[in-house]
Order: sequence, then C-alpha cells, then structure tokens
Amino acid sequence: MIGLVDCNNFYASCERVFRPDLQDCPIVVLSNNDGCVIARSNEAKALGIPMGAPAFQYEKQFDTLGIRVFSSNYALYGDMSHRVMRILSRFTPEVEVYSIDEAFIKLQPKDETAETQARTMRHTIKKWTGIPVSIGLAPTKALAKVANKIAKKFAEKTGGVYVIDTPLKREKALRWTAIEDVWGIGYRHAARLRAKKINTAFDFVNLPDEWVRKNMSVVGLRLKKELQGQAVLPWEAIVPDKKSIATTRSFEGTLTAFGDLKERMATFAVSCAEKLRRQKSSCRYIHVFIRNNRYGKDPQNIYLGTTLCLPFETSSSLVINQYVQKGLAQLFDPNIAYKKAGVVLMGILPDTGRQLNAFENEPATHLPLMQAIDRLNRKYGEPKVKLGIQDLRRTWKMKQERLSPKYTTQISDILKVS
DNA sequence: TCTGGGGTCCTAGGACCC
DNA sequence: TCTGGGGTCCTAGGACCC
Repeated sequence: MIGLVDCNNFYASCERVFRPDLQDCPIVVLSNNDGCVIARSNEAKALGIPMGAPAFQYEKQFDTLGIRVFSSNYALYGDMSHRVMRILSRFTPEVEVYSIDEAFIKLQPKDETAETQARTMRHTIKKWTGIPVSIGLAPTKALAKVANKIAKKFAEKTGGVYVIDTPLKREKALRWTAIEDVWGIGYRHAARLRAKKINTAFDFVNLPDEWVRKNMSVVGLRLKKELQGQAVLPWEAIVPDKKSIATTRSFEGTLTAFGDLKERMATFAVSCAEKLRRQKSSCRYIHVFIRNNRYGKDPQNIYLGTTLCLPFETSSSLVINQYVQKGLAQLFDPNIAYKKAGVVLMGILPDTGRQLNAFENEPATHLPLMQAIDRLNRKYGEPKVKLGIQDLRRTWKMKQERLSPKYTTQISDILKVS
C-alpha cells in the first residue's frame, strides 16, 4: 500500500506550533520579499484569501479580518519538515520525500492494517511536532493523492486518514474529484478537458487511451493508468541530484546602477556554487538573466538572458562568478530599471567521473579553498567569507517585516519557560 | 510603491551522422 | 512512376509540481 502523508497548511501550522495563542486564528504566510500569500490556515481560506494574493492589495483585509501575517521563515519550516520526515522513517524504511511538506511511504501489512499504522503515525507526528497531517492510502501514488484529499476534506469523518482499497471506493473517489484537482492536471489541460465535458477524474479515466496519449502525451497516459489502480510511476528511494540549480530574486525596489547589479549577481553566483558543492557536483553551463518589472507600465516585458559555456566543469565560486560577471556585462543596458535577476547552473555532473580537458593543465575548481570557505561559513553562520566583489558591509536583505523567531535552529530564539 | 522561488519531464523540429 | 532506413543531439516551448 502506498501512502501520501501531507502536512496540513504546513507553513501556517509551523507558525502555530510555538504560538498556541494562534490556534484558531486565521494565518497567512507571505513569499519572499513579503510579496504574496503562499500559505493559509483553514480560517484564512474560509475568509476568502486566495492563494497567491498580492500582500499589498490585501493589507486592509488582513487588518479588518484579524488575519495574522507572517514572512516566510524557511529556517523554521525546513527544520520542522526534517522532524516530520524523521518520524516517518521510524515507521517504515520506504519514505520518498516529495516536497517540504509531503512524503510518499510504503506500508507493509503487519499485525496491524495499513490504516491503523497510518493513524498511529498521524497521532505520533502531531504529538511530537505539533504538526497536523493527513494521510491517503491507495495502491498507486496518484490514487494516494486522491485519498489524501478526501482525508483532509472530510477530516472530522475520516480522522485525517482515508484508504482506497476496493474498486467501489476507487470509483466513488474518482467521481468526487474535480478534474482540475487531479495531481498532474494543470489549468491548461483542465480547461481543455472541461470544454470536452470531462468534469471529474472518473470521466478522465474513461477517455480512450489514444486520445489521452495524443493530447496529453505519455504523462497523461501514465496518470490515467495510475488512477485506474495500475502503479506505473517510479519509486524514488533516494533523492536524485539536481539537474539545474538556481538562485533568483526580485529586488525590493528596482536597480539601475551596474555596480549594484554586479554585486547582487556575485551573491547569486556564490549561492549557486555553494548549492552545487553541497551535492558534490560541477556544472558546465551558466545562464544569467536580468529583467524589468513584469507588472509595470514600462515598455513591457524585458528579459535579457544569456547562457555561457565553461571550458571545463567547475564548482568554484570564483570561476562561476567570473562567468556570471561576463554574462552580465554583455546583457547590461543602462536604460532599464531592473526588478529581478538570477543565475542558473546547468549541465550538472557529479564530481566523480569528471571529464578532464586535454588542453588545460588543471581545471580550476579551487576545491580546497572552497571547502575551507564552506566550513567557515557553516560554522559561523551568515557568510563571513565573501568574494571581494561582494560588499562586506552591505547585506542585501529581503523585505521580511513579519518574521517569526527561528525557534528550533537559533539558540537565542529558543523559547524561555518560566 | 508594492505581485516568490525553484524545480522536472516531454515533444517537435532542425541539424547532423552513417 | 519509381528517390532508404535508422539513428543522435540540441533547443525552444509547453505543461506540470510544491
């Protein structure tokens, strides 16, 4: 039996763990730069705050409706996520972490049914971390997703756990699931299917294979089989290496000065390189982009981007930044107010099995230096060792006006009980 | 004034190979 | 009249996920 464990309103629930006074309060959590709403408690959903709502447009409603607003606190969410995942692995060795707040699990029938095991799991997670979860059980991943939705939607009746284990329950569940709520059906396919009078998951699985294959590719076909109870999606036992690594940010205002942009891009380059070294890989291509405000009244969407090819694989912050700066210099146009920029590393390969270059003495990886820097920065927190191009005093801060304490990862933020 | 960030997979078509 | 067959690699764009 495959289970999908999903933390309910994860970010909002994390904020609540250390603030029991907010138990029944509506809560929203904002994206980076306090831009838009990316998580809502049930109460906030009931008050009609949509996902993705721009914060500045909803300030008044937050205020009048008594909605508590938080900036994203990824130190907290990441740590809470770890705790939940660790608990899961106490119950079963087969855990596939799917996202920060979701995991697939495989449950073997033991003395207890899978359902009973799931209920114990749910109880334990709540007790040990304070995070409420829902669990859906079914023969396939896609059906486990459906079961999970039912478990969550009818929590009072299901107690947060729902099992699809008979053809009858499967059909009932599929009839209940609106087409746009199916995992793997986005708004585009949903619109096309709706136009074809395909309104539910049940309608979808009754479409002919050929039509699905032709219009939705093998991805759609796999989904159909999964919903019919035939498991075709692979089980990812280990987290695969990233195939691309990006650091991109919107700026609080806009930037026009070349020097400012250079400095910010260097920071993105260094951040990407660090992530790359963390997975013990090197990259071959670097994409650099700068863009204006896509919501502005400016001439319109301006996206300047270029992809550079390195002469050898590297994970050196120095080399990567050097090429990022080269790309930036090519792109920069002084007449544009830049709102967002980023660096994307591609052509990523593991360090084992590195391709040597016959025409270079030694690929520049600066590995010992990089490792020393990584160790220092890990040990002392906040990048203490930076590149010369990065301004040492200026630390570009995101707009985070409503950040909660790092309750679980920062010693000075730990709650004091008296 | 203010609108996130980071990913994956698939397909079609062009260019090329023997 | 009739013009092969079987591949690979790369890129851009589309669609999706959390």
